Amino acid sequence: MSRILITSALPYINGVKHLGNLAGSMLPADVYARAMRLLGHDVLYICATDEHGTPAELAAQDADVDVAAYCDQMHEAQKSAGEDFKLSYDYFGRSSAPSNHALTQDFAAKLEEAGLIEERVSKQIYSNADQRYLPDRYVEGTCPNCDFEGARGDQCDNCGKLLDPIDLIDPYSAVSGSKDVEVRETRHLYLRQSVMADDLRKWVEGHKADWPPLATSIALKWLDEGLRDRAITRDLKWGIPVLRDGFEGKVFYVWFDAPIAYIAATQDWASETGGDWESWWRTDKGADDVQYVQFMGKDNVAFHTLSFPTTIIGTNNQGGDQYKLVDNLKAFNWVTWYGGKFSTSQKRGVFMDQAIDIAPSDYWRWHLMANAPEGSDAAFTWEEFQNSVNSDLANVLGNFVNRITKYTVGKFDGVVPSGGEAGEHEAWIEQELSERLPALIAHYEAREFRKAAEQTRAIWAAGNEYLTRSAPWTHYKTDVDQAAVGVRAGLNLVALFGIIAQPLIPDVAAKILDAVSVPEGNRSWNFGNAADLLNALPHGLAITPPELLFTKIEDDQVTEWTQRFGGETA
RNA sequence: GGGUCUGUAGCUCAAUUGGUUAGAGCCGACGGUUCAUACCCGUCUGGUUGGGGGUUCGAGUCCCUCCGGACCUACCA
Repeated sequence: MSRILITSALPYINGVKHLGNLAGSMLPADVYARAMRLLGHDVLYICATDEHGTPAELAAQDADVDVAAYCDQMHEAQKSAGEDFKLSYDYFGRSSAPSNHALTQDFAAKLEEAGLIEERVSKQIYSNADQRYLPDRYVEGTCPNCDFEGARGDQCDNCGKLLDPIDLIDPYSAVSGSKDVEVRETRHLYLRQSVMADDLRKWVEGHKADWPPLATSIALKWLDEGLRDRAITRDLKWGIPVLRDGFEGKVFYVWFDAPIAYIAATQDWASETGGDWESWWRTDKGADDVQYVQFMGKDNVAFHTLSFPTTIIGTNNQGGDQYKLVDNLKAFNWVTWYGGKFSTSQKRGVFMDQAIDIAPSDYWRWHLMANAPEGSDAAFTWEEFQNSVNSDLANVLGNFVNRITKYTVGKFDGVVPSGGEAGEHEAWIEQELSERLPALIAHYEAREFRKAAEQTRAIWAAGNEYLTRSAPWTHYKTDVDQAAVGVRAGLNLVALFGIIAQPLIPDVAAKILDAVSVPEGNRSWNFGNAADLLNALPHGLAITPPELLFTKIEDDQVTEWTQRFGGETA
């Protein structure tokens, strides 16, 4: 048994997340957590809402509520959306929690002692109308390079040139449109990542073999270009206050405090449950044997491989508190939406709350993981979704469970029959299982979710092939014992199929396991030899065919959804 | 502009990291079965691996170039 700490990238607070966010971090982390628990590991899965930064303040302003109240609301909404999708967090915290304030300030103090923080003055656009400093992308104006009038402060969309907002001609606020803006000097703290570059490179290069290329290549590219120091404070009201003379009214940058919230949320988990957070995070307090796995989208990689590790390594180098660095990092590409991107701000695509109104969470979980954006971006289409549900879930799994349980009721009094002896057909399925089950486990351990889903489906399909081979309905006419062997094996396959389905489709898996009365304690992944798996249910055990497991998605539903959501493609 | 990734069957994706004849699922065609939500099982069709050039005994894989897509490019997160 291992101890496995799992975090998924923190969902940002500015709205319920779309399917792309779900598929790229929270859901795979959950599936992994469930699989590892089934394998008997001690798992702690931590997530939280990421609540600071300019977009949160602006979203609150749009909603015409106080930012703290807005975050309260949205935190509850996201927590509830997570519950709807059966995300099995051990704790779902908040980056705005008091624990994170204290811990972030503590890290900052230690980095200061380590000489890794310094003050610098920079020029920033201030909007008098909005009464706020404007991040680069919230300033627009005329491009000094090509005279394009709608250039953003960071980059001109017309000529592609990287810009500094103070160079824009006739700058205006993208928030209010006001031209009443001015350049002000403002003082900020910088994290001296540059002095950590060698440590970081050594660490990243040590993970070339076990991290996805997506992760190491992004990190090394930044290092190759020369890691620059990064401002870790902002001129905002909402956030974690910087405890320093002259920094009144300033807060830490959201990307500085958000990853620290992984730890702070674990502290909150500990205070709620009586757990010991230090044994998970502090290598000087027993966390040495913990395997820490992070899940994130590709846009998050730099922060998780460079900035946050700078915080951790810099703090550890002080020789005091020792914190864990990530061991395994799983980065995902995007789920794309009819050729474009999902977008929270532009409300394009399908969002978690809408998705759950359309179809049960298991349908989404299955489809998104069977088509996870692992190797490259993955296209979402309604037709593929329909296909996944109808073909994989309803026809292959649902029909299997239904056909054998109904037959048992019809011909064997609804109980697991005795009689007969295993023969060549049973030997065939045993061979299949003895190859496929270890492969399935290996895919989960390697966090290869497409392959895990594919193998799961292949095992279900093998069950259908087994029934075709053993054909108990044919033997029943001449040799009831022979038929009993097939029915018994079939019912045990039902139980097994439910057991292996649990990480991906927990709700239906539970229904299946209830139908064949598998006790809660017998649902973990201790697969013995395949012959025993086919004879695990007690003879005489009463089984109950489940209610319809999956409702097929009809063509007219696909048409309706395409019209309802597809119109926003643009 | 720079960097990284990517382009394989009608669709969604594989291919033990340079090694036999490029494989699965879906879709389609045909056959079988009748326990089942008309589902399942089997067979078959389908490819100049984006274009062009190169290295090599051998290239989907490595190099060059062109074309398309995505992401990052440090104050959006």
